Amino acid sequence: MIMKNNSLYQKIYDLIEVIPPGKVATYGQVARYAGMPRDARRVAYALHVLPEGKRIPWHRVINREGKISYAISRNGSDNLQRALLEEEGVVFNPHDAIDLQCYQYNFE
DNA sequence: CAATTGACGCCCA
DNA sequence: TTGGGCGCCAATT
Repeated sequence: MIMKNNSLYQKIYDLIEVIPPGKVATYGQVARYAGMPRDARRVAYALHVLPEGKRIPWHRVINREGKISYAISRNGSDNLQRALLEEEGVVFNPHDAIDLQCYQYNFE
């Protein structure tokens, strides 16, 4: 059984796991608290290769614009992300963005 | 081994 | 106030 040492990503998963419903965090923010500032792309990749067994609130991670990061490789799961957020009470602006001032979670 | 990619973010014109 | 361009760096080609 392949057990790759993804301790770096484990920290990312751990942080995302504590984001409460109705709150969100940005990729850069998670990266910063994971000990890898300026490396938001690692957070993105960590979610890209996220094992399905790991049930973490991945949908509560968005980009700095307060929007969903759309990507072709996601094959429509980005649409699901928006639905999940709206289900938690997150409201999207006419510009398809949310107000980070209100919804951004502070890890402390 | 070198080049490209990417669920991103910041800087500057 | 916006938009275009560059940097970050593991993983993939």
